[in-house]
Amino acid sequence: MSLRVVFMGTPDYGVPSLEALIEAGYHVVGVFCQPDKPSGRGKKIVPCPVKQCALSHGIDVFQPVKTRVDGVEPLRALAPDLCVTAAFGHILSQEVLDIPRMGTVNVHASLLPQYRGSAPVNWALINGERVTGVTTMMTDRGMDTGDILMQREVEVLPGDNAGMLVDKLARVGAELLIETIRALEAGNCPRRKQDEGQASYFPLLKKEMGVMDFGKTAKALCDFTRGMNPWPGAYAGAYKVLEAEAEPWAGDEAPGTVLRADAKQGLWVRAGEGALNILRMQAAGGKPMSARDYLRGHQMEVGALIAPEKTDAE
RNA sequence: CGCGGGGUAGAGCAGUUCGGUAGCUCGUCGGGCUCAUAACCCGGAGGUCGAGGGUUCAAGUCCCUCCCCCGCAA
Repeated sequence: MSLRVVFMGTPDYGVPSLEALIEAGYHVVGVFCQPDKPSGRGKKIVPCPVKQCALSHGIDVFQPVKTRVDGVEPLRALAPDLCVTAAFGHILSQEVLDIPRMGTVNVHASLLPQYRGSAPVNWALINGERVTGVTTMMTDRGMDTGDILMQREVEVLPGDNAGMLVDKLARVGAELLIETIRALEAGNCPRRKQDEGQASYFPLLKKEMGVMDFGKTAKALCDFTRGMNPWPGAYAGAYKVLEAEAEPWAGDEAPGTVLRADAKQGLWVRAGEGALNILRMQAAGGKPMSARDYLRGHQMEVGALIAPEKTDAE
């Protein structure tokens, strides 16, 4: 007899796990996600990806404002054997955690205990990690502090940005989730406490954190660009930098100086060490395009600063 | 009705205010120069100006309708 499972998640990251549960034959008796909010151009209300997925499978959707308050009764009524969370965005109370007989399993996109927090993939990229991964863990009341069940490493490819890596980790996480649940059912799932000495926590990203600091090395700026895309984006003044490479450069220009800006050579900007070769970018109001395409139709002065003045943040 | 920018040659843009020969940078094709080149010189091809309707002697440009794209915001 298949387990009664309640899935909790909101963005794209959770969808593969939800689909995997359904495909594996578990009885997904309900899906929790955050309330719909007006979003997109024109303030339309668009259901979050997890909700869309749930509805397309005919699963009941619950959208409590605070799960630990108005989510308790609906959850209890579903009488789940197991809860699964993946980027749900709500902190669960002990009362909620006590409802499912087998507990609550979280699919986290990092190799815990490193990169606890809401934006593990972004931070792993920003910090230049070459390997990251996913972890299934027993959710407890802390922020990603529960016991580790299973982990799987994923190599970070040089071309990965946060969006691509999240997709990849979501798929790996979905596989690992099923493996984990099977082991839990069989009673032979590994389980170990997190080593607090090795733990690290990184905060949620905010829009204003996307401002590029050209005093950093070209490599760091390159990693930053990867980690901040597609959201919140890495900004150099009026330009959003989508993709860049680090290049060697010897010269005494000030960080942020435009070194090259033409359709043949591309757009190079002085970094604290080396130069940042901006490959893809997007001007305000414009479409994303390669820097070379942009320069065919726009003038940029070599020798000037790419971000001449602080864009009035906020 | 949340605010705003945009659709013109294969790519990126100007031209629209004030209607009157379709322009720039790059690519592409041909030729030349060069030890050589992503360099330079000469020449050519390539555009239903997002769609439809209207005004006009004349519409990329003015009026109306529609489609699509993007930034902010979330």
